[in-house]
Amino acid sequence: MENLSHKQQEIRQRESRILDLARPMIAQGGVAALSMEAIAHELRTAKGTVYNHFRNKEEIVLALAIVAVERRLELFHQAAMMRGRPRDRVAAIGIACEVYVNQFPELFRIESIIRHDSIWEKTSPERQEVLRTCEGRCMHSVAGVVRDAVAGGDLEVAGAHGVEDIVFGLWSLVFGGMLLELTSPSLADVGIADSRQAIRRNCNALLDGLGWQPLYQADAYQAWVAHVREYLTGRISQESQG
Amino acid sequence: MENLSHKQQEIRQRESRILDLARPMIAQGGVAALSMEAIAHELRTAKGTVYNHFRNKEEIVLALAIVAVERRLELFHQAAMMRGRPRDRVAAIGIACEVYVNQFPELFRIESIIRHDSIWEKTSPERQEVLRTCEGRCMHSVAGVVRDAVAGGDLEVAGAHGVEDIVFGLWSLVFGGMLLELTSPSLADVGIADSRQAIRRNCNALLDGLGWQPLYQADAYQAWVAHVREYLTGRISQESQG
DNA sequence: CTGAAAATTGACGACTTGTCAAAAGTGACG
DNA sequence: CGTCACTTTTGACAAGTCGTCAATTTTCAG
Repeated sequence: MENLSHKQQEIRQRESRILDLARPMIAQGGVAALSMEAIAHELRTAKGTVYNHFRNKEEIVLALAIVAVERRLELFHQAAMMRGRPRDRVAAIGIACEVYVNQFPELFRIESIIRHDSIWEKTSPERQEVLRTCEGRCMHSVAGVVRDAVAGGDLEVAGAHGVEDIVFGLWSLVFGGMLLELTSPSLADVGIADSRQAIRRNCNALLDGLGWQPLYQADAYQAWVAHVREYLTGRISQESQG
Repeated sequence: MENLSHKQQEIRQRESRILDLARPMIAQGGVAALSMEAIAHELRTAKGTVYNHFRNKEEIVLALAIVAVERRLELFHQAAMMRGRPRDRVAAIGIACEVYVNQFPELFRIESIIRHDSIWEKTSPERQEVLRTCEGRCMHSVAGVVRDAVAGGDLEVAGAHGVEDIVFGLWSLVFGGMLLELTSPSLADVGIADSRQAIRRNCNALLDGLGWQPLYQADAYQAWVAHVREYLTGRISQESQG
């Protein structure tokens, strides 16, 4: 019969079910709220079985982080492949970040948890490697657009400010900004009403400062943002249905 | 006698001793490595006594975060008060960030821990308020310099891009960049050799993009950085001696 | 049907955090 | 000096967690 297949399948399914169970737990209260016992209980299985899939609590977090970066990567790719001048395409990736955080806030949170403290150290090198390459591909995606800009003459990489530094700058700005938005209790008190808009504006200022042509143009940018956002969210809902 | 004073003093001293003991623990392995029992043991005291000072593990983290932001604020103030054009003074604050992270890496780490997950929620509103105002003062410090720039005609705050948004941008860029430097395992793999330099360059690009006069000028900037760094580190070593 | 290999189980050890009644210490006042 | 209210300290305790592992059950090829 399909007994072999049956058992194997059950095991494989369990793996993703564990992840599905873990996700909201972490989203709610961080790693501390992720309870192996609770997972085992909800799975109607013994604790040992869960440990059979993941050596660690931390390993689960890492596995989820990988899911997160995969999702992010998908969106990045779609954004980077849109038709337009390079500057439009970086902008699109920025919007992809926004869409990502809107659509999967828990995953964004998990991404920032995995970076932290002691969690990373307790995970297996193999899985670490997976995340690393996934992250690398994300940056590569952005770097490609930057290189296109250079190739097309829209941008000059001056002196020691290389392509990677620019990617790093955008990454810092967007990641930092969104992290602050997520975790800073005092943002509103300080006068940042719409942090997303602020991030977008600052990204444009950064690109302008680098001399990336064509420089920021409010109207065109607004229209483009709307277009990209619709395109990307459309794609998402399509996929989650399929 | 001074018996009353004696007891009171002992208690107050214990409070800071607890913090001193907690600091390296957290630095080493995050909140998980912070053990109330270990602290009590090292203090040669019962657990209950420690709980007499801090309701929570988390409360200790928050207390340390406040220390952290206070240190940061000191440096910001000194940097912001340096003599020079506003653009030089923002740059100085950027350097202050670097000095801060170099000098107190554990505190920077703690700052980013307190933001996280469930920790914040478990702390008392009173202490939360303290941190919030402290953070607010930091931003105020930067905002002051930006306003000076506007007042002096070096910078125009165009349209909806207000003073606060600029502060937020710099904050994102520096905070995000340093967090990535601290926690991203793949930075070197991706071609970011000197992340600090990258951050500085990106900050300058951002300011240039905002049209903040005088625009970036490599030589002058380098010299200024060296000067500020020396000034601030001198101040620090002075204080820790006194 | 059989028997080796794989998966599952759950009691267990070791360790936490946070509580709380009881014990010890403190100091003002007669 | 004695007493007595008040504060501080104590450490056993309840409740909970993680991760292990010998024993048990399940699987499945031959």
